[in-house]
Amino acid sequence: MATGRTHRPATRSRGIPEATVARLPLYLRALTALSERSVPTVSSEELAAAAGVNSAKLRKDFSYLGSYGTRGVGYDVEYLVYQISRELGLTQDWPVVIVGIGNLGAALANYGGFASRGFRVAALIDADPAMAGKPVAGIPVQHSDDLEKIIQDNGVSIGVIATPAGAAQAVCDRLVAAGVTSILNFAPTVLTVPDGVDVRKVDLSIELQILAFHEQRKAGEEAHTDGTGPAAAVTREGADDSAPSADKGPDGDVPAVMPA
Amino acid sequence: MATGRTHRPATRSRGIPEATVARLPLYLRALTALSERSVPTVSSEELAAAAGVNSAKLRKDFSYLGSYGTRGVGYDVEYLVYQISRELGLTQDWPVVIVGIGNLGAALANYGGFASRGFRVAALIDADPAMAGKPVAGIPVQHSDDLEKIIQDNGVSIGVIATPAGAAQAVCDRLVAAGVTSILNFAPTVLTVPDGVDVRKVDLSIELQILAFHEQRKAGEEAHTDGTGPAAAVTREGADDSAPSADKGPDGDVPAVMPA
DNA sequence: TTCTGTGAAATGGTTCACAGCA
DNA sequence: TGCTGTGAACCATTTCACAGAA
Repeated sequence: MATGRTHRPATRSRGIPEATVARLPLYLRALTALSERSVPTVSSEELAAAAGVNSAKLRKDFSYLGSYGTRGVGYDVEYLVYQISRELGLTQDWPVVIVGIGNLGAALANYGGFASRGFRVAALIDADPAMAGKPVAGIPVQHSDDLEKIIQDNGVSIGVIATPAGAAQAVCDRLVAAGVTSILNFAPTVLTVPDGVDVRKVDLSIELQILAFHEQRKAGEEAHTDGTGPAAAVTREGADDSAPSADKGPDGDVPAVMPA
Repeated sequence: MATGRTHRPATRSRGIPEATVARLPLYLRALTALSERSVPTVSSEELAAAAGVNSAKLRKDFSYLGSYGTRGVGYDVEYLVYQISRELGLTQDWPVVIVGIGNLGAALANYGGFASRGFRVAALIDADPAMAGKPVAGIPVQHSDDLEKIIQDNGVSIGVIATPAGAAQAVCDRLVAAGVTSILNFAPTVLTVPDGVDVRKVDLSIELQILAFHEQRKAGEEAHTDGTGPAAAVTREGADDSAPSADKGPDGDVPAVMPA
């Protein structure tokens, strides 16, 4: 399919670059910390340091949102918190469901970061009948038979998948059919979704493998380095990838085996 | 770009693009699944579909590793599994420590994906004395007083931080001082590390906020889509984003607020 | 003066399209 | 003939450097 999509630049809209969107939560967190300390204003330099980026990038990012700063002074913390929150859609409340209440699902349910910013765990869902009714993080687990009803009753549009890999696609399909249009996937599988549905994945094993790559390189490098500092340090902390994607995926299970 | 002749062949294979490195684990997973099904060869088209990318990207990615394919045929699955594993440094065993054995740390310790691919949980560390000695995922938790000794005794170079945000930087500092050079950070904090230390972060709350941004945009968009027709949805495939939105005048203020 | 906002250049990454080998 | 490997075009993001507001 898709033998070359019709490339249409379309409207010159106020499209905020994806890379910028990915950093807004970082700025927001730093700003919230400042706000709690009652700091009234910050410079791009200070805020950038707190968020772990450089100041040019931060200013460029903010320029996509508008002109919220004051030259010679900096940014008003409270005002910026509000503007970024609004831009990210956090001024409204997002009910989310977590599917798969194993170790990870329970950890997610207990994670304070969810509730702290516009997100509310509307329901916990698991396929195990023995789990039904048991409270996790104060919320009773519901059986997956009722998934569709739960989604609709709560007006849920964001779903978190924390099931084993083998169950993820089926859960995903049901979530989407029930109206969910954004999915955060923790299962190590490529999910296939229809157009208009957004998927982001978090994959522990992939992150570790990327670290291993760099680690191995370091080990090979330390042969000709004197004491005056490593030649090519890869210190990156703000950078990020995580490209949501979805395509075909005949893949179903990933029992993973060690290649020897 | 007209003047762009800064093309630096530089150090040949030393320069695998970061974006490519980030996709290698994806290919590896797809290949492993094929290998288990005893599939002998794959085309770039098939493998790309299984990994959720397009074939041109995959071929380009592989071209950075070398010429491992056969024209007119495809790639030998086993051979490619080995080559990618080697490139990622997975032919050796990486002992990792997990610091902070709360809900999340326990989930990580139990996560099969760790052990399955060259990684071995060498130790679990927590600051709570009450945890010491208690087995999690079959591994006894050790007290953080012994952190340095544990790192050194096990030759650990990769550390996972799953502590509360407030403790993360201190833990990070101790890990680095003890010799850890790669860190996977689950705490919602920006970590500061010296040159030569690699940090990757996984932040649930940030991922959700990015989803919320797109979700909000979808909500504002739905006007003529009623479920039929290939209307210009917010479909994303890799990094394609071009959703129209309200524009703003030059140097003007931002559009109105949308209270909900 | 200080610090934001932003064109323009540089860099990095993706897609195209096709030469060339099995 | 079929599919890989890859220069070159294209697009996105980052960085530079400085004009201009407070």
